[in-house]
Amino acid sequence: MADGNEGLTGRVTIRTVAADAGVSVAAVSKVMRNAYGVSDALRLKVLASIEKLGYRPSVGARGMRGRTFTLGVLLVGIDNPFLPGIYQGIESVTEAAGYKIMVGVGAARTRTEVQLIEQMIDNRMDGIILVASQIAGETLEHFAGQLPIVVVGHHEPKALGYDTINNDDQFGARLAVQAFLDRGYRDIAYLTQSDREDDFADVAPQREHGYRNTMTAVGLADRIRVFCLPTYGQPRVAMIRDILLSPDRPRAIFCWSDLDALPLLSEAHRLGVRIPEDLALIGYDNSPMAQMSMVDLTSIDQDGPRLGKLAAEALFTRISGRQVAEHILIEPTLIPRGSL
Amino acid sequence: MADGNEGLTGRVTIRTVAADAGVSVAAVSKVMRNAYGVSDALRLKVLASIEKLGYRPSVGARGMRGRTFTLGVLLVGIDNPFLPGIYQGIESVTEAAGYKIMVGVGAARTRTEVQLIEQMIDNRMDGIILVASQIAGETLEHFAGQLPIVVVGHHEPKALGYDTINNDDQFGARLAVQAFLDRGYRDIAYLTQSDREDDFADVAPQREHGYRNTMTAVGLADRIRVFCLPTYGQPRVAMIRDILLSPDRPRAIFCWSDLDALPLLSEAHRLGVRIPEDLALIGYDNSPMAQMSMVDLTSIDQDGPRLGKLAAEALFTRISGRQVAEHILIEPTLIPRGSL
DNA sequence: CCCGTTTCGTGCACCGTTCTACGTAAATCA
DNA sequence: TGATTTACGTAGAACGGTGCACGAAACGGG
Repeated sequence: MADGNEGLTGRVTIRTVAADAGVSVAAVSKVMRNAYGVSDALRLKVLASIEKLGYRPSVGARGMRGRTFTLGVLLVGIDNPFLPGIYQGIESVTEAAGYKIMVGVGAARTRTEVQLIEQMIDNRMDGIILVASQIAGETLEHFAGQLPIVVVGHHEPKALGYDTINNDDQFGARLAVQAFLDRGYRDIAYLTQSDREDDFADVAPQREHGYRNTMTAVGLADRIRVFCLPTYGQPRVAMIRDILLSPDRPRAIFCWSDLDALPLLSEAHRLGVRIPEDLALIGYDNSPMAQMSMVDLTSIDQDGPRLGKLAAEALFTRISGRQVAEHILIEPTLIPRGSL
Repeated sequence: MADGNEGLTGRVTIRTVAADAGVSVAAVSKVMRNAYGVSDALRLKVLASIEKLGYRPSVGARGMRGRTFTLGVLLVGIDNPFLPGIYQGIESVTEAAGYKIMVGVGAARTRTEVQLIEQMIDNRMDGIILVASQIAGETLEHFAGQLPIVVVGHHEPKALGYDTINNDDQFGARLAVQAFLDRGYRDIAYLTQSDREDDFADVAPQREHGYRNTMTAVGLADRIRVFCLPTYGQPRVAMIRDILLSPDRPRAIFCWSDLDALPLLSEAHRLGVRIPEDLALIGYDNSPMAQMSMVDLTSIDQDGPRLGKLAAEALFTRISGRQVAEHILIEPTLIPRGSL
């Protein structure tokens, strides 16, 4: 009884278990990691003690030498409609593999995001998945030297140190423009967000590029028009109104995200601009709200669950030692609804 | 050069810093925690080395003896409209205090939530905030013995080991019913969610209680009607239709959350049931979508940021040693819009 | 000038794991 | 039967910090 656990705290450690089971600390450790060289008899004894005492290994201590079996997931925000799908996809894979997830919420601020990554490294996560982060490629390359990284929603096809999983945003834009063209619209504008630094790797510029290319390819280069919206603040609504009330309001608008398509739709409704009779609309992300009948917004679907699944799988192969970078692009689809 | 950091790994540890600054390991540790007994000269030297080498302490190692300066936040899900506000409130306080946050996503499954709490304990978080968790009171009491806990969105006013921060859901329900009554509606029903175990501590039953009480108080006990909706699955839409197409459809419905009010609104719109001429509606949480003009949903606002702020503050005082439980209730407000 | 106080800085024993030897007994082979 | 392998279990040194106990200056009062 005076053996093994001399600590006064109630906390049950690997030593408590070892003492209770009458084996060495190393033996318990082996059982926990189901490592090689442990007999069934021993395993049973240890497992019984673990169960009895309710032992749980400390991730911190564990991380000092071995793995933590924990992955970090960095999300842009918490209110973005395309995150739940991706998260679910990630979780489905990691859960099956017995890994835990810790989430960081970046709030779309680069500084916060960097801090969160550092925090995840400090916590010895075995790897991290960055979702729609704004962090520059070189910064990522720097972090990638310290732990496996997979990036979702940020195009960096030349990156060497980390993987990228994306939907083909340029193709998605083409789908949207093409859908407009098929219905006879020609005066098609693009609505994007202006606050984010203008990194071509971001999804919004990618979609803009796809928009411009497609317009040019069909001989409508002179009709190209791009509107910018700030992420927050009062000017947002005012600018939306400007667009809607302008005498040369476009006939159709492709929005970089439902996040901006929905407020646009709302203002249009408020001002009596009919959708799609006066203005046709396509969004991106196919968020749950888009399918509500009073919204009925056509949108591009990225298949978030699949993106998340691929990201998690890539991360695992990287953790297992893969060194060469992998860059996956999947095809988005258009979900037609009443807004065009 | 052969001093201090003999490890081959590039990782810079507290020893690396100590060697570089020409001081003891303990001195560096003191500077990091700005503990007592360190001169300005020493501090400056150490700080310079830390800056130069880019040293970051390992949270895991740190947690083995001292604090981790990290808080865990457990969220029900990622798609719930009332979470962003709360999270933001929490963050505003913790950031100022130099604490980091790790988020766990519970997906509204009790088992997952328990696992996440255990994981946070394993990671030696200094304390945790549970948002709208479904975990039973006694389980919480058990965990509260291991680390400071504050619960938001779960009523447990008798709890001894942890704090609760809530909006007064019964009062919120009263606001809603009263608003209906003021406009002459008398045939008022309540829509709740059925999947969650029927714990009276949950917000939905609290609101139901408030609804029933108010109806009874004004002599409308015989008009009380409660509809239940499953959280997921196809039956949801079918059940919503049943409600809307039933010959004795209520004249007004108070929905436990915008989460269900929105789909209801959508189906109503699809079926040609006019809002509010045929059916008046009030939701809960005042989510961003509620204010869209094509939605225009009256909703109860809980002031998420304030809830989050109070929760974080309570957690800090508890971490600082407070033992006696604190149970705060704030008053929600009704945001009137076109749906009634 | 001596002796109690502070003020600083250091050495060292932890914290709870993993992991690399290494020892021993059983099993296999010649 | 003796020599080798194989299977199992153990000691003990990391890992990267914290915090206590202690010694050495510096201070200051009688």
